[in-house]
This record gives sequence, structure tokens and C-alpha cells, in this order.
Amino acid sequence: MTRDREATSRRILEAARELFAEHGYDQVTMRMIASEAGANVALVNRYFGTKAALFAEALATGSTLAAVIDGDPSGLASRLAHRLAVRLQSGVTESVTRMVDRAGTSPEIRAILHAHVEATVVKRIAAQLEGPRPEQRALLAATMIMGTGSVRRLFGPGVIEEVDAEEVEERLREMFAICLRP
Amino acid sequence: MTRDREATSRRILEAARELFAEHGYDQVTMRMIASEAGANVALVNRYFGTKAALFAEALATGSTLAAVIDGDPSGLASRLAHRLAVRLQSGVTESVTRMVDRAGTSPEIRAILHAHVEATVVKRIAAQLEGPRPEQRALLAATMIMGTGSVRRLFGPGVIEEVDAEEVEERLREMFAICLRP
DNA sequence: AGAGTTAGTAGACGCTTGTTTACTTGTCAA
DNA sequence: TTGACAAGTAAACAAGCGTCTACTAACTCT
Repeated sequence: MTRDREATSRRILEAARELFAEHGYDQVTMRMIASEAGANVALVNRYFGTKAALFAEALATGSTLAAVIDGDPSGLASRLAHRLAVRLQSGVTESVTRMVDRAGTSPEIRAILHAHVEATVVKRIAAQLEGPRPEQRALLAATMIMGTGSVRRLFGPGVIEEVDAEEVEERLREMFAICLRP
Repeated sequence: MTRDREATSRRILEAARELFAEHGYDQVTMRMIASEAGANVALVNRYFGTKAALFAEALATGSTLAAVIDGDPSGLASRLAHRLAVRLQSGVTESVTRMVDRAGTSPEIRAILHAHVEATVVKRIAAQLEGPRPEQRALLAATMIMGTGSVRRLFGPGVIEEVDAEEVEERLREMFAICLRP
């Protein structure tokens, strides 16, 4: 057994990120994280303090939505619609929505998530919008992102297979256009 | 202490319905339900078997969304938009979305929720739609209902207060119109 | 009035959780 | 080579969970 604090804590953080994204905060135990990282439970606490602190740190790294949001403002609706349609078809959902969806009701955890979604989704979308109340419209877009995740996870791959992906994408594009327009 | 099995089990069921709707499955304990109903924990198990069975029974009674969905098909988009806008403003969200949002990942519970949402929301909306693939479009509407709940719960009353309720309702109405049209 | 049924209760059972403590062991400077 | 420091481990902690068993007490029927 090679002893490497940096490598170990990095493995722990990666395992935490994947597990939290997949199962949400409550459903993941410190022992699951330790096991996945090939480390001891006590080390997880020693390196990251508490479970909530580890969650916050895992959240700070790994949002792929930002790359979709950033870009040409006029194509934002199309990019978001395409992303959601692809995710519906592939069976994968945004890790952010999974986490929100399964966050549990701990005020501390919801506060951490709130700050993260506000910074990486709402503010980021709002920054591209012109006209009054950009955050209100960005919030509506966030609604659709979150809702897609919830529904997809609840209904599973069975229902979605009967769906015409192109038609859904076109409808989503129009819906995004409505909530993003000035 | 008056002894009335029917009244006691009804109190338990009501307490379960309210608590599950407010906090979700995982966060509600059998002891919370018993305490809220003024009954003993053992009685809850005796009358309803298991926690999951009680959840399923609580779910079967108490969906107020159905009343909004049923009615004139041409006014469906307006009714849904109004409902969501009101709920955003009042700080209350659909109990169905709360439950889904906080369901945890137990396959049994998610299966129960899936069946419930499919029957009381998706199929009910789809029944009003004409044209091809009504369920696909009903699913998009469900996406917005679920998403509104997630976002509202995550952001709390603070952000929503800065929102122009009428403008949001109008945008929601147009978005519903797009996803419901043939 | 007394016996039997049954609503209601107290408490324990086994398990899992996040976290901590006391310990062992590998690594590297002196 | 040795000693000190840090990485890693095993085990226990206290608390909380769903569930079950053994018991008490109120109601009903003869």
C-alpha cells in the first residue's frame, strides 16, 4: 500500500462527486464513498471534516452544464433544448438536477445546493439575457432543466423510448425561446 | 382514552399524507407520523403493515392537481399556468412534486410514485389531448409542473418575490400551449 | 357481573448512520 | 539505522431508524 495523501484525497473527492451525482446526498453514505475510493472511512472525515463539507466540495467541481450555457446568446435556447433532448434519449440527466432531486430536506444541504444552482445555472443564463428581469426568465429556464430531470428519473427509459426525440427537441426549443425572450 | 380503531387509523392516514407531502418519504419517520396522529408507533405498523404500504395509501388520497387538469381541454394551458403562478407566489408547491422531489432512491418507493404520477398527471392530461403521441406532450407538461416545484423549493420565497407574477403566468401559458398543441 | 376480544402502550431488537478514538504501519530526514 | 511524523486502519460511539413482542386496559357480549 503506497501512502499518498494527495492521491487518496483526490480519489475520495472523485468518488464523492460521482456517487452524490448519481444517488443524491442522503442516499450516499460515508462508507460507500470510502469503499469506492478504496480508502478508510475515517480518512474521509479527516480530510474533509464532515459529510456536508465534502458534498460542498464535490459540488464545486464537475458541472458540465456551464459549457452548454456559455456561448452565443442567440443560440442559447437551441443549445439547451438539444442538451435536454439528448439527455432524455441517452437516459442520463444533469447531475445538478439529480442532486437537487434527491437532496433531502436538510437546510444546510439545500442552502449549499441553492447557492450552486444560482451561481452556475441561473446567474449564468441571466448574464446572457437582455431586457428587464433577466433572472426571472433564467429561473423559468431552470424550471425546465430541473423538471426534465425529475420526470426522466421518475419514468425511466421505458416511456421515453416511445418518444420522437426530434419533435421533443423542437418543442423544447420553442419553450426555451418563450421563457428567455425579453 | 376513547378506543376507536377507525378514527385512529384515519388520523394516522391524514398525518401520513400531510407529512409525506411536506417532507417526502425518507425524511418522515414512523414516530413522526404516530406523534402527529396522537397514536402509538406500533399501531401504525399494525394498521398499515409497512412504511411503504402506508405511503402508497397516503398517496392514493389527496391529489388536488386532478381538479385543475379536468375541465375544458381548450383552457387546460391557462389553468395549469395559473395554478403554477399562484403556487409560485403563495410559496406552496404541488404535493406530488414535493414527494417526487424528496422521494429518495428506494426502487419500491419510486415505483409507487411513478405509477401515481403517470395515472393522476400524465394520463389525465393526455386524455384531453388530440393528435399523435398525446402522452409525449403530457410528459412535457409534467416536466414544467415538476420543475416549478423543484426550483421553488430550492430558491425559497426570497427570489420569487422579485418576480412579476402576471408576466410569469403569461409565459407559462404560452409554454404550456406549445407542449400541449397537436 | 364476568369472560373474551381487541385497541392501545412501553420497550426492546437489530440495523445503519456520521463521527471519533486509539492504534498500527509506512516513509523520510538526521 | 533510527526516531519522529504522518498515512492508514479497526473498532467503537451515540443516535436514529423500521419493526416486533409482551403487556395493559377498555369495550362487548352472554
